[in-house]
Amino acid sequence: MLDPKLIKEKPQVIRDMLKARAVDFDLDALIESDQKRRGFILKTDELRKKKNQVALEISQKKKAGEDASSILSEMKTVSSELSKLESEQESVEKTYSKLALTIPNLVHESVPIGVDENANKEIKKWGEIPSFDFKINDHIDISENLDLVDLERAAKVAGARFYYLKNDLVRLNQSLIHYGLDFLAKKEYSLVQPPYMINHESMEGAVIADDFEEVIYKIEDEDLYMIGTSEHAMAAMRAKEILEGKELPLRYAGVSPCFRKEAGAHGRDQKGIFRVHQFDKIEQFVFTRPEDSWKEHEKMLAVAEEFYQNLEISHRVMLLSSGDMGKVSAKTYDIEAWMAGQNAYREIVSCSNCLDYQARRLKIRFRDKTNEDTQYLHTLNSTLIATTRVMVSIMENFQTKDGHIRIPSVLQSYMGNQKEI
RNA sequence: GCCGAGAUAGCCAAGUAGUACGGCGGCCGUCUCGAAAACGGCUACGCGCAAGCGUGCGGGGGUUCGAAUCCCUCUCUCGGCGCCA
Repeated sequence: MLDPKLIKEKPQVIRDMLKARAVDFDLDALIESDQKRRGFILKTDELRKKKNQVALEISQKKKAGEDASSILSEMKTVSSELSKLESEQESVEKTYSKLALTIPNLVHESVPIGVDENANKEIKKWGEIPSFDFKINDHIDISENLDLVDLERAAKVAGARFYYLKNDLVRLNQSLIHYGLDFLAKKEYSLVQPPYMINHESMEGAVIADDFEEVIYKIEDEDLYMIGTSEHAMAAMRAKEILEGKELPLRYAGVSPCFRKEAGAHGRDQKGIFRVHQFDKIEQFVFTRPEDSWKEHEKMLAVAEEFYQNLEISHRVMLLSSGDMGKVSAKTYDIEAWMAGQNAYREIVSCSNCLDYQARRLKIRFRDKTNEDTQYLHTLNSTLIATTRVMVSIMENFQTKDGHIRIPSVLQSYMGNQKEI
């Protein structure tokens, strides 16, 4: 959600944003319904004032033992007028909030303008692209040869884009999570394992309506949705709270499985475990003062970069273009890891500053002193590790001539000093 | 799942139909070299430059001229019983 004052006072800023994102949005309808809404607030408030006055009069007359029947009928009229006005107001509010909840976030000035990923900007590169003196396999062949993944039976049991992890890949998955948590704990993140299902109100705080259809699974007959990432549950964790300024920034490491419909991804990355309905992830989630959020954004990116350097995974950092970014983010960096089997860099991390957009939806505010006005804080999120994608990169980049996989040295102690799969 | 008791502001808490009692904590001020104590003000949210007005007693609905208060319903918490990894 955007600041209604900004929409009212500087609509051109919003129009520029919509153009940069190449998003169709009826801004005039939003502005009009906001005006209508404000008008109704004034009208109903005025009528309520009258109602309160009459109620007071009645109470005084009754206490004095006087006859109040003539004012009683006046009260009746005021009450019925009010309830009529209130129901009109309700429908205006509904229209307004529906629009207000679908307008995308602002775009930061440093974001390259463009319609899709072709306008993304490479910021930096780390590590050599691995070269091989033998014919290499992709992660699907490797995992089949070493009996690490069973896709066929997963398809039988659950459907496409599911998998059974097997043997040492199960251990590698656990090692990555364990190492990732230790890594963030050392940097003084609070570790959190959130609910894997959350209610509609919470989900709506973190996610835009369209994404509900495209990515989020709903539990039948329950007000529950499977989280697409722990970001959803982490953002909602502090909903409707007023935090103390001195608590900020709050840095959380959320660890959870993630569940995604992948509804719009027909045919893309169809085989293997690169794009799946379920995977484990550690997420960085930060609540911060507005003035610190850009600094925190760079910091989160740096944390993720360090992590992949430690894992010896060659990667590059991309600054996403206005058209490629998610709607809740004002600026997003992706880290793309080299995947030798695909001979390409592929996304493994997405690091976003959402400004006060989620905080407004979730009503998360802070203040330094008790009688100060409250302020919306800023939220940021970044992947630390989505295990399946990193395992693809490890399998493909670290494959050996004799068909095995070298385990990155930082992970070996987590795997009983095993050096190879 | 069943039975019982609850949910009021940051915390505690009074209030069984007629303007939300009071306490603690916090913030600001007076006093002081400074602090403590004492005293005064402020301390949920919305609209408004402000004066002010409105909303708010777990959520939703109903009864009533009028609901924190009566009724229905849902959620959550606590206690007891049952079931369960």
